Amino acid sequence: MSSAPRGRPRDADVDARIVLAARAAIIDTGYDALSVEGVAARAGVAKTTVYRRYPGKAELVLAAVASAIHEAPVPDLGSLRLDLERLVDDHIHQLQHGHLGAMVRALQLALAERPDLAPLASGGFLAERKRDVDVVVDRAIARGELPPGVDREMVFDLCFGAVFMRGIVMHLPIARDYGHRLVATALRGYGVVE
Amino acid sequence: MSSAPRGRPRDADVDARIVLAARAAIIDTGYDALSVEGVAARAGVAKTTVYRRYPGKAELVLAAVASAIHEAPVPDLGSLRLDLERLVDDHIHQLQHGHLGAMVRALQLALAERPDLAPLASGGFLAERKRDVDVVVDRAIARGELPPGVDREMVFDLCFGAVFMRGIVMHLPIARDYGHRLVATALRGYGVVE
Amino acid sequence: MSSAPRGRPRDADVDARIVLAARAAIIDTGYDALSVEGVAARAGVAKTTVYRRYPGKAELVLAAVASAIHEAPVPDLGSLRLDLERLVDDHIHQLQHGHLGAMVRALQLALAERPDLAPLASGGFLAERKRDVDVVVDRAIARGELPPGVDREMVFDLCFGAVFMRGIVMHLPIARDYGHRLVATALRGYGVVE
Amino acid sequence: MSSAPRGRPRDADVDARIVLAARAAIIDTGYDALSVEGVAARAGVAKTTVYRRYPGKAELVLAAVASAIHEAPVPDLGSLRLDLERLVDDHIHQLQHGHLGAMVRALQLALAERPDLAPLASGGFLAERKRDVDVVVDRAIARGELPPGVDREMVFDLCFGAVFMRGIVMHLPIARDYGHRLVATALRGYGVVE
DNA sequence: GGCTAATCGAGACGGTACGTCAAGTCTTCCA
DNA sequence: TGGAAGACTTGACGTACCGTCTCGATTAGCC
Repeated sequence: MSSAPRGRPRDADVDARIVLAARAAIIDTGYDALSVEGVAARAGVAKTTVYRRYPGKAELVLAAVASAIHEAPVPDLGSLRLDLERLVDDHIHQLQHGHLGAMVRALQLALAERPDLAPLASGGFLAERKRDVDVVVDRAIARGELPPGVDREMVFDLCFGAVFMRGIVMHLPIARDYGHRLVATALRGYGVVE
Repeated sequence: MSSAPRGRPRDADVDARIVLAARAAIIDTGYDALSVEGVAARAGVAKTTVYRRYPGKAELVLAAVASAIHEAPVPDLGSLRLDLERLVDDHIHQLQHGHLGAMVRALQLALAERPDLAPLASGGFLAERKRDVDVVVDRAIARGELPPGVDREMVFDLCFGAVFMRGIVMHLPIARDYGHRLVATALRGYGVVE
Repeated sequence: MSSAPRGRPRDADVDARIVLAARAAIIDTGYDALSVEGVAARAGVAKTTVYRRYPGKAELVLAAVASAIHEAPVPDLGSLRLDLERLVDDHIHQLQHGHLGAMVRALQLALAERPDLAPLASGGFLAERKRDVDVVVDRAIARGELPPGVDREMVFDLCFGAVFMRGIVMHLPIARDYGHRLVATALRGYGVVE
Repeated sequence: MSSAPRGRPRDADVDARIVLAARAAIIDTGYDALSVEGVAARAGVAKTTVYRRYPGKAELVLAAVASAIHEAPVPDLGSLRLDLERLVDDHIHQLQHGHLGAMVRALQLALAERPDLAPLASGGFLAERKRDVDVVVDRAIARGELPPGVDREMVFDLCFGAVFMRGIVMHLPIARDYGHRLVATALRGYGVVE
């Protein structure tokens, strides 16, 4: 089907080193201070070798961010409230104490430069969270906690949108109980029966 | 107290031309493609003259974005639902059809580069919207639509956060009825009495 | 002595295509703009295949120039003057209107990069001209036009050196009667008896 | 007449350092191995500072070669033969033992890349030698050594052309008595009366 | 009215990174 | 083994801005 692979095949180890170097660079220098030149050096690889794989900085960063997604088990704590609280709190925690903040910020900047790559990015970590939310929502409906006709898009958007705005867009601090208050308000909005 | 201004005073016209040029640059080239050098040229001003006013690109952009805030009358349509719908819909409209999208994106990027400037930015257009929301919330409490102990921070965060996430962070399209659905869900969350 | 040829024999057609491609490249792009990569592409051959035959660009070009030498009959017009005029005029003509100019220039550049290859090149087209001159000089001596003790090296150097300097080194124009004036002066220098 | 000098004036010391660095580079690495980047580094100057002065490598080298011309007193030894011998011998000596060889070779290469710069170069050291020759020729005519109608262009071309061909184009050795034999033959060609 | 001081335009300067090109070597598959 | 394809390292290309600097020419207030 696809043509036979001709010529010297790409070195998988090189692939890995580039992505790792990019990730490290994002975490400790940020998107703007990151340069293709620097990533290449950090990866111990020639600049051209990076450009052969990624047309530019934006694509490189997108790939690095995508590679940083780590699977987390979807919580199943018995009630929608507990599940959502767990998801939101984890998210806030990773934004503030893990590397997720740096990654999301980098993603944003890359998309700001290259809006055309947005579809490529949507399939990434955001979709992951959306899927998690969908799972816990389905279980809640099955348990009768949520009315079947609930506006599913909103469940995700309300809970995560507010966190994004404060944490990412506006660089505002997020209080310790913020997640719980957020979920409490949103649940009432969905008409949760408890 | 402050010493008398010695030497040649700054040219106010130059101030204006720089900010206008920066705004125009943000709108039609975006933050990353914007250069201090380019803004200076566009303003018909020497590079030094820009640097004398703003230490760098981030500060220049922040000033330009701040200058783009336009006062809008706070809606007073008789019910919290109508007022919030108006605020949210206006916001969505400006994000998608006006220059607000470009401005917010630029703001974001400037803050991503220079998180230390965040407080400086919070006083800007975001605070403006927050104040608008507070006004309509106060009226709703006075009318008895909202319980007095409502989580006020959430009113703003829920309604605008979701819009930010979709429109700015993720570059996703926003459906025509999105604002109404958003407000409907949120209002239930606040325990609105209708 | 030499080991029996093992493995797949070299393709003679490939040899030819490479040299032709190199010659074409010299003529229409010049030495500096010529790249091994480009020659390989032009010849429809892999870069490796070129490198297997020639260690580098200089050697490739030398081979191409050498292959461009074309045998011309030595003139025999009855007098040294006429013979030399013919040789010099032909040379000037080829330098200016044929591809010889490009070839000599490429040769020069290759030697400038790799002076160690000079002996390899001397055996080339220069020797060819030198031999031509020697033939007409011998005939002139036999005819009694030239004294037997004439400084033979000078015959060639004077007539061709001046042309080289103007045409190749200095890129100066060469007047139509330049060759005749040159030969006239030189002949007197040799003590020609007419 | 000329417009007033605006902006910060160029640093003359920088001018000098660049030219000196280029000259040094020509002498010890040759034209091809010379890079604008390297010259900038050697001069302790930013790459852009070089490019601000010279559009490219060819122009830089031309300027460096031009700056290497050193005034030498025109010989006046009493006879055309002695004067020409002195000029030619000096030239040969500088080609072989001084830096002139490297300079001329670099000049050649620069012109091969950029033939359009030829006029710019002709004004250089070549013109200098031509002028020297003209001076000694004038004196010879005044003394009655040369007929007034001598082909002046040939005096220079014959004597120096042969040297160029052997020394520069063909990288051939030049015998110790080569200059004398050359001048002897040429002088007869000019119809010198002794 | 001259002095002092800052503004403004212009552009040089040392840097950093850009994205591209070619050099020459190496690795893999196919014939 | 020869040949085609292409990955890989290396190094330079010429360009764009960065933020700092040094000029000359204005343009004020103050003595």
